[in-house]
Amino acid sequence: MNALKLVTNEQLAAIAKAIAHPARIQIIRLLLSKPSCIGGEITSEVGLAQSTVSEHLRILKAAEIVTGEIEHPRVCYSLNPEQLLPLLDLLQQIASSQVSNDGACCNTASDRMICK
Amino acid sequence: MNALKLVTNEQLAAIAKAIAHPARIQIIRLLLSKPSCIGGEITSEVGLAQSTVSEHLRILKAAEIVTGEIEHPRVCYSLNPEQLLPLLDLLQQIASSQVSNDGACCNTASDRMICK
DNA sequence: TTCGTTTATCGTCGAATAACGATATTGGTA
DNA sequence: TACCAATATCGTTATTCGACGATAAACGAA
Repeated sequence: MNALKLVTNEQLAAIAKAIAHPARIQIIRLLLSKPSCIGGEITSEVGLAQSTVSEHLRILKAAEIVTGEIEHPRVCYSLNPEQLLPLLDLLQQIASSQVSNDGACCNTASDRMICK
Repeated sequence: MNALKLVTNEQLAAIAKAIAHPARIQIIRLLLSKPSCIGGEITSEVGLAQSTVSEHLRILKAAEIVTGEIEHPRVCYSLNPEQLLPLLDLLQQIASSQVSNDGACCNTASDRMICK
């Protein structure tokens, strides 16, 4: 039921990397908070130089986490949630896993051969 | 109900950054696939130099995504799912959001003032 | 056609990342 | 105490990242 196995470590790392910057998280949250897509508001909101914000947007677009539709001088950006699903799957899997080591490591008999 | 607002962009980015590498994804998946914690198996499994893997483990431990319990010469690593919850929250929020732009950008009347 | 506004790209620089081998550290065992 | 195995740290090197200002590109409007 879960397609996670088919996703490579590289792909998952690439998704994580694309969002692994405060400015890009901010952009994502911005797009999440507005029902509409925003044009160059992002630049002023983020507070970095226009070229820097453009570069962050380029990274998000390259990862297909964000899409941009040109509307003459402006560009309307929107989130593309599908692209984040593989990472979401992994995190859900981790969160739902009973890690079975509440402070006690390798205490079950079957694990002894490995860890002790 | 959602503590996401209290999490800074920096914190979310730091979590993403900690897992933003194929080797670290691999380690996480390895820890997820084994009910027990593993010692230096990780090193051989990842296929990089011991010092490199140790560095990746250090990064994961620094981000508190992984914990290590020393067991004599070896160290038993385990996942710490709680640390990933803020990022999971964000991704869930994105996934559940109706992005309301199925190809048509800024077409609702209230958004026109912004995007066109 | 020329102008003005918005976004993208370029070039540069300093800082951070990732990899490695070599070495240090740790702590049980002989 | 001296040794051994596993892990951590150090020092180096090449690459990538992130930021900026300057400039280019796109395109509607005048």
